Amino acid sequence: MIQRPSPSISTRKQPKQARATELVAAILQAAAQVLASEGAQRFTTTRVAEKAGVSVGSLYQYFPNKAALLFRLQSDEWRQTTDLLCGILEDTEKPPLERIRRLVHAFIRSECEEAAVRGALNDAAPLYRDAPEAREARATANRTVETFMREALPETSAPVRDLAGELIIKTLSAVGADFSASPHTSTEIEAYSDALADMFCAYLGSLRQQG
Amino acid sequence: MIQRPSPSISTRKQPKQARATELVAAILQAAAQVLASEGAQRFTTTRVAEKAGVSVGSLYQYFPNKAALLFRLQSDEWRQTTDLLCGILEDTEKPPLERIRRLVHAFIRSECEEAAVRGALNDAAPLYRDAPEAREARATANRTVETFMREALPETSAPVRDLAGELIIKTLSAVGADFSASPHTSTEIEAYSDALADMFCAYLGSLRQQG
DNA sequence: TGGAAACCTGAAGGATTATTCGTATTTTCG
DNA sequence: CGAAAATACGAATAATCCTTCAGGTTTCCA
Repeated sequence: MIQRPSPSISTRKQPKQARATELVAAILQAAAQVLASEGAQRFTTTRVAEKAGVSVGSLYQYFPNKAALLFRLQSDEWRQTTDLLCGILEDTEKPPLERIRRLVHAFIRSECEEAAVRGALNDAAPLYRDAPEAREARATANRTVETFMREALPETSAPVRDLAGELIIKTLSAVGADFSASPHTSTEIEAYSDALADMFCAYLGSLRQQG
Repeated sequence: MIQRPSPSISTRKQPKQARATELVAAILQAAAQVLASEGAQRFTTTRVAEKAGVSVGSLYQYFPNKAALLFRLQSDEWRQTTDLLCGILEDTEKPPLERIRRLVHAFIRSECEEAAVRGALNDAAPLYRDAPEAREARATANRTVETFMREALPETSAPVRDLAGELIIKTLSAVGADFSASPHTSTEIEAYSDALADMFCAYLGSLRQQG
């Protein structure tokens, strides 16, 4: 058993025939199901293969190890979330503060919708988080946020602005993860999102005033 | 091997002789060391016992299972942090916003000081988090926060106030955990704490204005 | 059509771990 | 002192789990 986090999630053979492509898709789908229904602790390559209706060996033909499978799931989720958020932040039709509010609502809602998978992925994070492939992913989102912040706080100095942007993103993701860890009604979700958005807006407003 | 989180962290025999007390202390100290140096993944009852210089069997005489050991570590950390925060919040000499600022600084600093243990404890959370003993712990802190919020926002309606308090605490703990996950210079820590405090103060200020 | 490449299988190997329990040692106290 | 209680020990047990590999099956294409 590999104990230390895999130093690198190297690649394996890419599927070249149709059946292989379907197999990979089935594995990913099964992986998400296993993760959601059984939790990170019982997330097992054997169990995933079984649920997907394929053999373990096949799994290992396209994923070099368990961490790679987890990383792939996380990566997909991340790209999806990033697209959502960037789309909202880049909508220059609407005023910045309204975009922030939409951002918070969309993020929290999406986080709660797939709470089971996200929570389990979070629990499994120590297994894949040190993957070098993970760093690059954050760069894109960071740039979008910086652009947005430049627009929202044109008078504020760059260091303060960047720190504020980092803080908001970190808060959003950390609080979202925490919040989605326990179940909530949609009313609670709305109220919580509003409060969070209020906080961000108040912060941005205060920064805008004092330069 | 226990896979599902232990349904209850039942108690075991309490030490009655001096040597047993010392043994428990040695185990707890060793547990923290193992957690910090080897990480949650390699946190093993055998390894803890070895580091403590005792036998595994002895460990199991005072801790019914691995989860109980982890829970105890977490519990101690939590009590310590709670005391720190309550002490700051209840210092009615200073104005509320200054207390908030002190709170943030103290919390982030403390979180970063023991980042290794806290981070590993976080990684191991799925093993002990469902312990029924954990719920009661939050009640005390929550009450202190509510009292503080009543003082800071006397004009604000109770529902809004309570939600704001919950949000601030959740943000503080979630962001603190995330921030301490990667190393930072003390300058960065200060800057980050100030930004976080700015955000909270702006939020409280806006709530005070609009009722 | 026939061979090569791609693909799939799943039993077996090699490790690790949580926890128990029979036995040995130490402490307490009447 | 001497027996009972408390404590300590650690090899053994019973699970899992990750990953490989030798061998069979399907698809492709010349």
